[in-house]
Amino acid sequence: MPMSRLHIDKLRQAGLRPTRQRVALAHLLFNAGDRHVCAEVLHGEAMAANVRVSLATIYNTLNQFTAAGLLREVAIEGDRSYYDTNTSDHFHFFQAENGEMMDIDAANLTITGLPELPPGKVIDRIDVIVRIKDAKQ
Amino acid sequence: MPMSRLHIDKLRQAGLRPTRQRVALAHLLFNAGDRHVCAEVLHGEAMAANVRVSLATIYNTLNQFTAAGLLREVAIEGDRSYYDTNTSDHFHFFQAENGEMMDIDAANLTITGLPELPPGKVIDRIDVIVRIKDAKQ
DNA sequence: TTACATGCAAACTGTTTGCAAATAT
DNA sequence: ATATTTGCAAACAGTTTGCATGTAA
Repeated sequence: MPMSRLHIDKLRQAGLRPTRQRVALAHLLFNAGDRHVCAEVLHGEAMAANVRVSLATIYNTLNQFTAAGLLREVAIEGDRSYYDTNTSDHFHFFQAENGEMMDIDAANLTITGLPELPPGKVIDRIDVIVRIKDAKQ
Repeated sequence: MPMSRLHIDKLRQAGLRPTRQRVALAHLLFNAGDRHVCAEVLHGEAMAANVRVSLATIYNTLNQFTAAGLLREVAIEGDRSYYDTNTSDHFHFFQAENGEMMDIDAANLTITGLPELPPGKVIDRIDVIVRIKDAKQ
């Protein structure tokens, strides 16, 4: 199973033991293109895939993956945390109505006119969220 | 007391009854320049100012002010919600280390290269968070 | 065999809500 | 007088944690 091999290596390189649960979650997360998931949804997918994982482990895993740079937390107001499987430089479209999020490739997007940073500070990263809504109204 | 008069009018125009608590909170929020507050902090300030307000009222008031357009919720990952007293078009610097937030005037800032929106959608607003950190390391 | 990960349930934190008492109009 | 708002405490949702059990190295 070459797919699992890939994920096992990915976890090892991140300094995480490739346990059954982590490998299964990595499979769910990283085998379906770029995704934006929250704990509850990932847990649901695990159940649907007959992967026995507790919700606590889902939370722990999302945090560990994020700390290891495998996931990126997305700053969205609201009650639950979202994680992005795309950790490269990019921005987001966000529809408040249904909570849907879509990637925007950062390649062509440029921001100009930023004021000077406070002394001794550098840019860590820039988050851009383009909130969209229905044209009518 | 002309200050209170201003806030009372502001609340009335927003369709909110100028109760003792709301006027006092408006005073705290809108008399000190642009601010970024969370419920707990505002409650602390109210206590310090000898304004008797329950935490539940703080939450209700922040939500009502936001719904009325007097405040704007700031999307930041993390456990608590932040509200910005500056509701005009602008962006933010954010220091993850200490949670400090600073306004960036949107006047000179331009974003180019946005891809096409999904059909039937328009831009609601664009949130930009420039995350900064210490230069060293 | 030893350190680390998991599951469960309980704890925790921020936020919301139901209802009686207080207040604005 | 009437509808709205407040405070309190209880309820709630998402998330974290302690500890016994299981598992990777």
